[in-house]
Amino acid sequence: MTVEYKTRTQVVVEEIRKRILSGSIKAGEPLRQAALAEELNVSRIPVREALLQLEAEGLVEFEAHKGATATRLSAEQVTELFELRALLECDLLRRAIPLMTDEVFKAADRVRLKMTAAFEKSDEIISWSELNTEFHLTLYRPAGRHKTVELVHNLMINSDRYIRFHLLLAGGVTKADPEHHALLQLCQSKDIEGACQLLQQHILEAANEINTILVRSESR
Amino acid sequence: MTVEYKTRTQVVVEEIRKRILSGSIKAGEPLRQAALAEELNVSRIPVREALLQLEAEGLVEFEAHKGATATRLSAEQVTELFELRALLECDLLRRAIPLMTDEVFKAADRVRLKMTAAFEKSDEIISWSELNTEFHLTLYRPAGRHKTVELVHNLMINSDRYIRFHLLLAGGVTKADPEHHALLQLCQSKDIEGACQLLQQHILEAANEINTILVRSESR
DNA sequence: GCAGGATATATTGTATACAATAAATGATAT
DNA sequence: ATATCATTTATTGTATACAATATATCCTGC
Repeated sequence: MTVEYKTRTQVVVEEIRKRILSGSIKAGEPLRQAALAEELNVSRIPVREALLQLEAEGLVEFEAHKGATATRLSAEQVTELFELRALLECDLLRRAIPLMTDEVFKAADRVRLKMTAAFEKSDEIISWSELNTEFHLTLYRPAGRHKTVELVHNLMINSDRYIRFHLLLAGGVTKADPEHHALLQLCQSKDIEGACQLLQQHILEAANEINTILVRSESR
Repeated sequence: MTVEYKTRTQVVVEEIRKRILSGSIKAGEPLRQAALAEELNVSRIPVREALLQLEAEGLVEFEAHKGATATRLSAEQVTELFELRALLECDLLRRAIPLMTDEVFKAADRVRLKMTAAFEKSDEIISWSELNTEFHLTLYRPAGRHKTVELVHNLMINSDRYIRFHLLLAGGVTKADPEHHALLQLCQSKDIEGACQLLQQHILEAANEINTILVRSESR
């Protein structure tokens, strides 16, 4: 087991990210450096550096002399985010399928099972989300496109806040597992077109349902 | 004219970015915080923050306790970068063409003319590069996909260092202008498929030529 | 009461100082 | 001579202190 020494900045990054994704820090909420620093028992320097990193991830917006806020995306922007994912993930999957080994299928299925287990304990939506991300990434990694995978990973993190709506309000979780199962089957039988089509549909359908929820709440 | 007040960190970001893109800081070169701070007459804090931002841009790699280096990409990674651009830029162009107004064509053509002017003064490769970026972005912006455009912009910045090879060694500039002209024509006649195909070719061909140069220099 | 401006307050931006880590150097034993 | 460990040096990471900016409050005149 590696020692995994972490710098304070990294710890702060993870903590703030967790808070934003879990909704404990809401979109648009200002992130005061001093307050966070005191709460996390560090100076403002690591907090600032963490906020900068989170800005790069897209979770935080930083304005000079005015401070940082948790990013708030419009319904339109969320749609763009998901459509971008659809484009990139389909490209990755297309490239990955011919290179998938049995190990990949096994690993993906293990993650899928963990996911259904996490679903039972209904309070573990966050870990379900993480597993969902891991499931998809497992399928993409064989493409060998390191940078693209990382980019998609980041887009997924940015989607996560909104996916929670989908899971809670539109019953996304119940639909997810059969679709994941089918996706795996298609990958295994090397049906590239079928798999990509299902994946695209999987992503865009979620986007649609999230969009209707967001539009409703925006006009409110 | 806006006052455009800049924070020290921002100034440092721009300076270091310029140095990396111009080649004055070479790929793989370590970036010592103290040295940069002294040279730029600031403390290490804005230098650190600048390096973090540049890491997010992909121009710098940061390793805890070991310091930052200018990113060095393998031939394979450069190929991935350009193929990613091809995918995203074609998608943007496809969405943009139906929404392009006359103003867009005029603006794009103005940029194109500036580009040929910059080409005359052969030492202005950097500004040629900036104009090239601007030309393409002008065509993409009507798509209204703010996030995607920004992402592509970043990918272009990352390509710039390598595009310089293409321009200098493979005569990329002479080919560029006719292709840009043709691209504009196709956009104007709303020939989506033709325009996208030309654009893809435009990007992937550059990628190929850069790749051969890089592979040669890697095996050396 | 309200507009405009001066003052005070909160908050961010940056310099300096110190702590922690990693790399380089040198000493010791085999 | 070489490998191993202790010590030094270089460099990064973080806390504290101060400066600059933006926001809020209060005053003044009308």
